[in-house]
Amino acid sequence: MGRSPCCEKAHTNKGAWTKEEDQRLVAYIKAHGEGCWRSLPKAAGLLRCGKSCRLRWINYLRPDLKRGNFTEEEDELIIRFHGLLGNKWSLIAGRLPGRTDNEIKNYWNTHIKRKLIARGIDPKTHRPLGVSTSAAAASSHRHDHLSARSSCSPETSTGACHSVNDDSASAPNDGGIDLNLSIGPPRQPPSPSQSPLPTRQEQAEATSGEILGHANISSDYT
DNA sequence: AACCGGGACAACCGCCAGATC
DNA sequence: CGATCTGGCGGTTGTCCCGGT
Repeated sequence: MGRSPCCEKAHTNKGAWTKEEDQRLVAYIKAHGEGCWRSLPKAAGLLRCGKSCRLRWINYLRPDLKRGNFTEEEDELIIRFHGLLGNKWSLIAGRLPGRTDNEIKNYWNTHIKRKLIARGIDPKTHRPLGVSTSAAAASSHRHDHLSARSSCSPETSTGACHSVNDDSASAPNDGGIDLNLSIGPPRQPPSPSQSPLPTRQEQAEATSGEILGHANISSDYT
């Protein structure tokens, strides 16, 4: 049976955030910093789940967010990183300053998928369409999210549907993706020096760093 | 002018892994 | 050392908006 819910849903708001809620959240974080998300809603006077507050802050209220349209350069970077990392949106976002994983994920599903298909590239495998399992990917619609889940079968339900190593090892990259990336080092997490042991994120970053290193990446992207 | 379908995006859900007790 | 808690991630859904008919 699982875990208890992260919050008491009966007493929390859901749906779109109001301006007042945004203001409360921003004011609280400005005053106290990002702390315990679980207790934050109560402390800030918000009838929201802590996870919801975190998401709202990370994706929309953080002051360093870029927002606005993606540039062509960002498009290409996302495509290349996706070819290397698979659906590791947080890792991809970590290399695009001012962009969030959610934003990139949405952008991928709505824009880039179709762009790749138009180019004749399978957005899932980054191979030319028609070479491998292109049929499912050919339909760039909401329902191919569902079919995409087939890469995450229950038998392999580790949550890591796209193992980074598997993804790179199975080399989706040779299907027309130029791997000569020009990027800089990944963004540092807010307080990296405080944890002596690598976090999951840091380990993943390191792994991706290896991959990117193998891909002959220069570091002139800032 | 009204209706419909698709696109775009914000937000939620469930799961996982690390941290803490 | 196991159980529980918490933060984070990726997938999915809900809803609004816009263009076409």
